[in-house]
Amino acid sequence: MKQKVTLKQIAKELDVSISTVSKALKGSKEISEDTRQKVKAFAKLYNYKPNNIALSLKNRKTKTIGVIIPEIIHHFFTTVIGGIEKVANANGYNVIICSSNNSFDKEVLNMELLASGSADGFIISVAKETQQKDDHHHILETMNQGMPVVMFDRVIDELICDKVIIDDVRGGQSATSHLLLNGCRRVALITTVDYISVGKLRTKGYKRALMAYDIEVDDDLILKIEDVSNCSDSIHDFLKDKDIDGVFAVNELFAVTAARVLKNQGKTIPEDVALVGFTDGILSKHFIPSLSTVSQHGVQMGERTAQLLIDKLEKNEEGIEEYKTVIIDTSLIQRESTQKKGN
Amino acid sequence: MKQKVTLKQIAKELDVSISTVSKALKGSKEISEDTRQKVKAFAKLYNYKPNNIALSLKNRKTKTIGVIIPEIIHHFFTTVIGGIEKVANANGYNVIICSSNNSFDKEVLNMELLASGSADGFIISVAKETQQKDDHHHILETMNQGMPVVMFDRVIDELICDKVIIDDVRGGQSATSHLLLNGCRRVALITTVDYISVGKLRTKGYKRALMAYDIEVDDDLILKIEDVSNCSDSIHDFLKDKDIDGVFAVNELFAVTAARVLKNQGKTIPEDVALVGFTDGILSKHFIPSLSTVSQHGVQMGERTAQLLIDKLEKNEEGIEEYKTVIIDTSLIQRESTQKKGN
DNA sequence: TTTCAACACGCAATCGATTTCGTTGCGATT
DNA sequence: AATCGCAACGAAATCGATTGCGTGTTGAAA
Repeated sequence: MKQKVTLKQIAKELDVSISTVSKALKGSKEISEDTRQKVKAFAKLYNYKPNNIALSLKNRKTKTIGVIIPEIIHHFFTTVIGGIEKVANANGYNVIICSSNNSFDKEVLNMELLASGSADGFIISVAKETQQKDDHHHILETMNQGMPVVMFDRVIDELICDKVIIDDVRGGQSATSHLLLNGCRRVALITTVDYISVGKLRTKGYKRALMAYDIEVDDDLILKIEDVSNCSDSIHDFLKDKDIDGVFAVNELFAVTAARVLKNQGKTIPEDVALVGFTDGILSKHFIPSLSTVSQHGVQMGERTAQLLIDKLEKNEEGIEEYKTVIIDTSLIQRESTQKKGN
Repeated sequence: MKQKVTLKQIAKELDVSISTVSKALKGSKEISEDTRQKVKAFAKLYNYKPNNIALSLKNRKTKTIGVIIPEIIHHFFTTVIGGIEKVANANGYNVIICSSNNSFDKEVLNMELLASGSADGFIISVAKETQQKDDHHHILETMNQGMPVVMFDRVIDELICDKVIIDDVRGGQSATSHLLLNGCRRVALITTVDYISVGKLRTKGYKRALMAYDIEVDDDLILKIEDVSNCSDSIHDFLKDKDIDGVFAVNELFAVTAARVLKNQGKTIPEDVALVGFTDGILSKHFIPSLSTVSQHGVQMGERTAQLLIDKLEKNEEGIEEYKTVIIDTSLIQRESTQKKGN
């Protein structure tokens, strides 16, 4: 078991100084061609790799990006991560991913951990609990220490920093409009409680779409789900005996659960009830019938997010402190769940 | 923007030495009660946090675990990560996740990166390409440098290290037996090409189950899919006009794709054809009909894996070099896809 | 022979924190 | 008065790598 080889050891073996070794490896012309070759050969032989920790300490930068997301078991977030990694790696950064598990405390812990030397900047989508408590001192503190932060998807309006979001209102509106356009007139909405920002916004879009069609919003057709873990019961009770011809669900889980409930009630999709979801994940794609949905373009979102952060990290001087909010276009993906046969 | 405060700055402000500050903060009784209080108060005020990088350099350990997985957009791996994080955090470790995107080169890069100071040990499930090339010098080198490595799921037999796997053969066997037990006699298998270890093993289990029932293996009923991205066509061609009453698919994607193809062919599940998948992900759970499947208990797998690694990391001396292979039980989850109505 | 570049290399500071081993100063003991 | 012991603190090495600057050696020019 040969331990990691350091400059010091190479120096001793070759009977030169540490500085000479370092310079030789970097190809400095300060060192004679002869010595340079010798050192390089030796380093190759022993598979020398500079110690990242030491480099980070010296350079005061780690070349890594910290990513904190609410849950890693979530297709949308993983696609975003894909985009982040793509851009990060292309720019010589690597990525540390931490999940907060939707816990406020763990989010704070993760930030402190990464902030104390492990990352140069942050990409974060806040935990459910954080949105609920509306407490974001930890993010503010991190920013005050001079670390750039970019938020995505679940952002906090009060914080002044770069953000990448989708236009959830328009997404919700276009989903609902799509149903209306397909002839639906009694469209139910299955959404989250209001403190989840994206749920609230998509709900807003739903209402706008109805208004644009001069249809009055009927609160009896709106279900706000508190406890996601047994949303099935809520949806079952909600849809029971309800006279509807369309459903807009603000996420995949609600959508497929609604589909199942409808089927149990003897309704067929899309003939009796058309259905639109949100987030273009594997569920929507593979479900039978496949689900029309609003795509958030997660990969693109990740790419833009990472690029914003890297721009901030690499702008040499404090420059102009300007913060952007990038809005990623959503697009409606039409699939079987809104496609009446013969259409 | 107050920059991060260091020991040095505190020392200067309080007009004491760096060592005094350090000792005071650690509550050393070498320092007078008076000074201790002063330093602590000051540190609290300025929100001092020791720099992790410096600590890592000094202690020659980072207290972080590097995890390398083939793809992060994969429900099974994310559940494993959940288990890893749980155990790691409970033991004061944090977790860095890198995805190799099933690329051999990226896997090597990631390892080198993390090995050069960023992590104390590794948890890895190798990329598809790595299995195909059967090249694992990078893992061997890392181990030779004294870094503990634990492999899970997609392991490499030749490497001597801790491993956590499931018994894929038995999993495949029990899935197939379940179909046979439910009366199926012509069971098709949809699997991967042979160099994917888990596919090969599950295939073996399939054959064993048939043999136990004295049914001859019919190669016409076995489909080995090379190109996952358009498995739909392959499966379509494969199932066309085939006289079968059961299908065992070695992963979720193959299972739902088969379900769709069967439906297009006018067959119903489970009445005409029963279906069993592998991996208990969201697809299996939410599909209609919900899919019977073999659960790999990803969380538990992650927990065991992390525990093995931490044990290796914390055993003080080189001790006994012994390596375990832990086999996680699989369990068959029965759902609608094998449950004939009225059963 | 003297002088002066140029060359090739080493010293030492630095990043931030820890820790061992001194080194003060002061009261107490003999 | 000399010595001892203890309390309280500082200097410096250390982890691994980088880099500006100083220095010794050499050859060649004057």
